Amino acid sequence: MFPIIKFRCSNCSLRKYAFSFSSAVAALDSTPHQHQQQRIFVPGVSDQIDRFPGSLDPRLFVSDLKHCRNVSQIEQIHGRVAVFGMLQSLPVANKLLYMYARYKALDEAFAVFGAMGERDAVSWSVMVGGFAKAGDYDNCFRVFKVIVRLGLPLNSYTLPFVLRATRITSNLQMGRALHVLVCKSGLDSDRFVSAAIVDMYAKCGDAEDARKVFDGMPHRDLVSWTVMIDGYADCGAAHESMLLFDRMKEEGVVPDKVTLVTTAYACAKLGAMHKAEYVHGYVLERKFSLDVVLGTAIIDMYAKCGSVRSARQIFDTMEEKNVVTWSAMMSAYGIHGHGRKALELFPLMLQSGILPNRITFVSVLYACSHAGLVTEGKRWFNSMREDYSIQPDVKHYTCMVDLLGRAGRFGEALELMDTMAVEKDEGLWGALLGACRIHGNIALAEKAAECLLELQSSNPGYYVLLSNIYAKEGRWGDVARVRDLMTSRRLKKIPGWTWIEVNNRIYRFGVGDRIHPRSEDIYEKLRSLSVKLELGGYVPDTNFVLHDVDEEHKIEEREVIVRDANRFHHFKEGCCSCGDYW
DNA sequence: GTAGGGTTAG
Repeated sequence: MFPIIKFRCSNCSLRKYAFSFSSAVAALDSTPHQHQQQRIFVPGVSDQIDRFPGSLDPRLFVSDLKHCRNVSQIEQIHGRVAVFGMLQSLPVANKLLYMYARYKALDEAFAVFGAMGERDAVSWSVMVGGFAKAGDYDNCFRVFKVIVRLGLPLNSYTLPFVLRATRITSNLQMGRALHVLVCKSGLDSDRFVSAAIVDMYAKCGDAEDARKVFDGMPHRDLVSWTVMIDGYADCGAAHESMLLFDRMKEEGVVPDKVTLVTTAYACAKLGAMHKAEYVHGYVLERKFSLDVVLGTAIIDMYAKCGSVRSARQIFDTMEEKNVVTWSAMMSAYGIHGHGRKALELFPLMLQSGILPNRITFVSVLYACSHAGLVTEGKRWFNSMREDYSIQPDVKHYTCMVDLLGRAGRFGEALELMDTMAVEKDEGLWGALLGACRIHGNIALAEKAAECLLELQSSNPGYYVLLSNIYAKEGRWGDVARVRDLMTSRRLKKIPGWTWIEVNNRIYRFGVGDRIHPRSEDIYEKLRSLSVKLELGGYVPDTNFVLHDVDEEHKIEEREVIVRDANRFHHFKEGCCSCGDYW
């Protein structure tokens, strides 16, 4: 006899075999409870079914489908299912749909779906979910609209997929409409549905509505907390993420790895070192193993909070590293201006059997540009195409224009831009404009600015940059023109804020503000530093504010770590790690 | 017996 079902205990060596479905159920029931029972249906068993006339059971086909690992295997079982008339069984037909969708054979899934005489809620959900998971959001919406048009009851399995689709396509309007639908159908009390709504609002940039839904949830589970923490971080409110992390723990919800990854991500966005140590401390305290995702998140967190050394320590202790881990570490060196160290990692990555991807090369080229490694940057740019068959996208070109532009090699930068086959975006023109500002290349700045303004950018930073370039030349008419353009496009200059962490507290200040109770003392200290600087023979260059800091700390003999909008600067003994390549 | 959520690098 050929056993059709096996049982295995995952804790001990117990094995049992059954030769028919009914005896299998009996065997399972007689297994002592302390054993971890695992049912294993022998793959291919439905093929043997004619040898067991009494055991034609839909469950055998379901289990066979479950074991399929590719589309051709599914097609094979599909054939048998058809031969035995098992498509009449909804569980079998639904499982078939699900498996086709799972292995992205959406056409096949659709064909089965169309041929089914009877469809239940599961059939519809599987189609909606299948399209959503495959990234085919148009079809996902299409199927959902049919459900609504047919007046079928909405359920809590379908809606999260549709919400996910609106979230990824950033379709806030559709999201709001779905929210109304959810409330009408009374599904807003379902934790899957409501967490999906929170996620949808946050990922569409509406943190406020996300929080409202979150606060109104009757049952907040770990996932909903995680979604809200992540949502705040994505909306640029990482401070709220950290507050929420604490509140979650206060309410007795225990974070898992995913929550910690998300919190680390939020902390990276916040850039506060003591918070980074707090998150890492929690990971150590709760003895979470540093798997590849959590470890990588912590590397990035430490790097973005200012400690490339801690990032490297984590990197070195990680057993498993993937391409994201290596790219994160290279990026860490890049943002700290340690270009050579980033490049040193590349051959080590190859040695460990990991191949680079397009993002790895963004990290590599970024590292080159911020360390002024022109020759190396050009070499890697060629290598990515020739040795790894990765075609550069606009981000790679931006790094190259940045690299060449900072080095004042405008001819080469323009030549590269002329030959590029991908569409130029505002980031690329912005990089060129930034380089023009550094080298005072007004003619080229005008050209870059023209293209930039044509793209109707909503980033006020570019307008301000251009206006400053004109102002420096005394071209006040042009300054006014750019400012008018900003007004007509309803853009406002975002005020510059600086954060400083002193004794575990974060202080925020803007130009000339006097909010701090000891602001008199602070300004007095600044005045005395200015005097010291002047005595030291320093003449500040008002276009390049960071040079002030450079000299300042030579006077104070301290190591200063400063983060600007892009990267970190380590000032030590009068020099900056960026080598003035910022 | 068939369908479900949150996570890392630019």
